[in-house]
Amino acid sequence: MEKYTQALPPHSPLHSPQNNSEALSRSPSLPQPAAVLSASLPSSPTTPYSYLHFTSTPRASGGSHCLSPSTVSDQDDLTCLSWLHQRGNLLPLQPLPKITTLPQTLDPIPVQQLPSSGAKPPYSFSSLIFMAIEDSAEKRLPVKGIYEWIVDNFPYYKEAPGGWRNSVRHNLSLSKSFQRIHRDKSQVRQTSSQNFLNSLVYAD
DNA sequence: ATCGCATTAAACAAGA
DNA sequence: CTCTTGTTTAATGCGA
Repeated sequence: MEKYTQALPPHSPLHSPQNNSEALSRSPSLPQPAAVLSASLPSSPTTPYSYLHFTSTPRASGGSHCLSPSTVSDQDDLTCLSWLHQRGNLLPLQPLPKITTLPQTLDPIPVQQLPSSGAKPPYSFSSLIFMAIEDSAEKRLPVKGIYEWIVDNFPYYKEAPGGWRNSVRHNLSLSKSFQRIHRDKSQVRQTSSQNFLNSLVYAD
C-alpha cells in the first residue's frame, strides 16, 4: 500500500536543545552531524504519495545545515535527519550488535553511560526511528516494525505506557526526514490485518 | 523573557 | 465494531 522514504531537514533531533544536550551529556564522544542527504520533498503530506528515492552524500566539512542542492528550502527544515546517515553519530551509543559498519574513528561509549534497561533512552523519537530503519535490511520498516525494533533494543519501552507509539507516529508524520512509501499492490496484503500493518513502511 | 524543539496527549479520519 | 495507521493541533518542559 504505502511506504516512506526519508527527506531532509537541516537540524538534527540530537542537535536540538533538549535531546541533544541530554544525549551528549551521556556520550561526550558523539561527533557533530556531518552527513547530508540529497533528495526532494513530497509536496504535501496530504498529496498522493510518490515513489521518491533519496541518496546520501557526504559533506565536506562541519556545520549543521542540510545542503540539498535541489531544495534550498529544505535547509530550513528543522526536522532534517540527514546528518544521521553518518550512523556513527548514534549507533555507538546503544545496543546494535548487528551493525558492523561503524566508523573506526568513533570511540565506544562506556557501558556505564548507556541507559539501563529501566531508564529512558537518551534519544529523541526521531533518532530511534532512524536507527530502527537503518538497522533494517531494506532500510525501511512498517510502523509496527519500528515499534518492535524500539522495544527490542530499548527495554524501557516494553514497560512504558503506550503513548510513546503515538509519539512515534507523530514524528513520522511531522518529520520530513521520513517518507511514506506506498507498496506495490502486488506486494500489499493478502487479507489479514497483519499484512495491512506491514504495508505501511518507513524508510530513510 | 523569548524562542525553538521534543514530548505527550488527544481528536479525528481512513482502511482492513 | 475494533484495531492500527496517519494527520493535526495543543499543551508543556527544557535548554539556549
